[in-house]
Amino acid sequence: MSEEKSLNFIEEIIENDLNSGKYSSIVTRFPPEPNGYLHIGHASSICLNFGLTKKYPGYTNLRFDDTNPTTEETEYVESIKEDIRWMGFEWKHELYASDYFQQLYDFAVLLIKKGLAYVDDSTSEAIAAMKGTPTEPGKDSPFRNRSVEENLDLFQRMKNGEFPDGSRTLRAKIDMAHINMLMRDPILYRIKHAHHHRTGDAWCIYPMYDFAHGQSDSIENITHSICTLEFVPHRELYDWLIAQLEIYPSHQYEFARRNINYTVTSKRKLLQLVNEGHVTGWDDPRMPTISGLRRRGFTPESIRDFCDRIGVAKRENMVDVGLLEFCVREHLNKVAQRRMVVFDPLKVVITNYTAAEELLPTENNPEDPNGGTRMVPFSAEIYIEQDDFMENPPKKYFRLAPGQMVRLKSAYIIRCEEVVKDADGKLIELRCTYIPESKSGSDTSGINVKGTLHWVSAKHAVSAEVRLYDRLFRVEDPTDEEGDFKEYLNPESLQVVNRVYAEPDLLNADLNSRYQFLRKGYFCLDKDSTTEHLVFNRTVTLKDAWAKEVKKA
RNA sequence: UGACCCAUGGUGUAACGGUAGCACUACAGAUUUUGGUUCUGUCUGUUAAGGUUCGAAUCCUUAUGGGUCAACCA
Repeated sequence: MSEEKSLNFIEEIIENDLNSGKYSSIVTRFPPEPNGYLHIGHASSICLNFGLTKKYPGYTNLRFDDTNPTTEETEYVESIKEDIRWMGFEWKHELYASDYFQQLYDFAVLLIKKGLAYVDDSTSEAIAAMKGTPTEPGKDSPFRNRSVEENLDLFQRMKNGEFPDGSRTLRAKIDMAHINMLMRDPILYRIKHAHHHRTGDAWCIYPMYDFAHGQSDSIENITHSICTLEFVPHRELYDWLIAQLEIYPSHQYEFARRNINYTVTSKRKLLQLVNEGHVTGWDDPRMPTISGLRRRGFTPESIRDFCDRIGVAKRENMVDVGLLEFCVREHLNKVAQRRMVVFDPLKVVITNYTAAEELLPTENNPEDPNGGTRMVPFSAEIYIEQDDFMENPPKKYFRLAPGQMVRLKSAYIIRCEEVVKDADGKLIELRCTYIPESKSGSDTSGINVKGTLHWVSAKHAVSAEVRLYDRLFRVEDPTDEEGDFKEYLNPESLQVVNRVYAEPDLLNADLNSRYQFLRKGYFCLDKDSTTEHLVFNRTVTLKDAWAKEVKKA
């Protein structure tokens, strides 16, 4: 216990509550609305809420905030559950705000009986007009002073389906001049003759967020109800309802949502990208959704690490996506199997290599002592990257050039003897010689070369498709720019390389495999892959010091 | 022209009246059969002005800047 990690402000509150004896254990909840897929911003909330009850005694519920039947679907429920589990967390109870519809209705009746709620026949527009503005008070609704009996009767008839959608609402009776707009007789219930994904057609009135969330927290005895900053003004109403209803006092705490640059994390905007075909779906590997990141090859460990590093606070923020990339590189470096794949082939003929072929051992992961080795076929005709040869190289170029030597990873040192071109002067192949004594593991040549290249034996190579991803947007904050955010999509966010040349071991890849294609980046198999047609996604590139050097020049 | 929330390097986050630290980024170097990894070093910060105090990033005041609030969404 010598080195204490500093606490975030929510952990401080919890430790105080635990130390003061206010609670002996805590209960948190993760409350998604099932109207979209979870994204990286939710990951922060998931790590926070579930992480808290891993650290302190207590548990976390999963509660779907399903009070709006017109936007919610079972498909989303399933994806949310899958994503949370994939992130490595398990909830204590799987709950739904809709489980409490009867209880919530009873709460509303109680409020009416206490003279604290009334049925309003005003139209949506009229209510908005009477609401006032942040600087001017609102006006009382003409229906505000109905008798308890009339309200009770009307509310029951609302429930019974006697009135059409939008014709009436149930409102709390607080104060139309309140400085907090949310306290100006907020709507508690509205009529929606809509089919609910769980309760079916049992109800035609549905509670609003403010009349469902806090009450659900209370019913579940949530001790620390954590949400984002935009709900700060709701807290006053949250507390008011709990006080008037005299139910278990849950407490709401707010933290700043995490924003990440070069992407958007708004379900509405993400839905647009999906619906308008800018991406292939919620799990498009370019999407900041958890399912997209998963398909892209991110690991739960790396996402949890990221959430841990960006922390929890109350100030506005814009996290650099570079940190997310750092986290996934750090994890993948430790666990990814190394393989060799040539993207843009240049044929190399080794003129003095007389054997038909041989199998060369190579380590699966130099970072993992228990990673083992595999055999890679070598022969007189191999492919290297076009990039790894230059006829007229600059000073610090360590790769192949006429007369220069380079090591082939896990194989031999070769020297470029001859450059073969076609009639148009286009580079066709390189003719090289190899140094037999330079074989990896038993090198007696005494030759030291600066560069080591990845390669693949031409006749053993298997072909594959590779999908290279870049940031979805060209600008850091698409939401902050002029015009529609979609104008700032990065047209080069996806680059497909139809045919790359891979070492044959890659035929064994499965969806759980994580690879580092040497000197290329981290890759994983895509779900579109078949035995006949391998497809790999690039999760993230490797850091590239040479690219930087080239840029400088 | 109201209320509320917030303000620490380029980014994120610590320091709870007593030496402004950590991570990412950037840069420089060492190592390296991945121009990867690893290691070492360097740069850059308390929004401003007053006040309280022996001492202020921290407490107070004012200003400035940013965010939120006027959906029958959550």
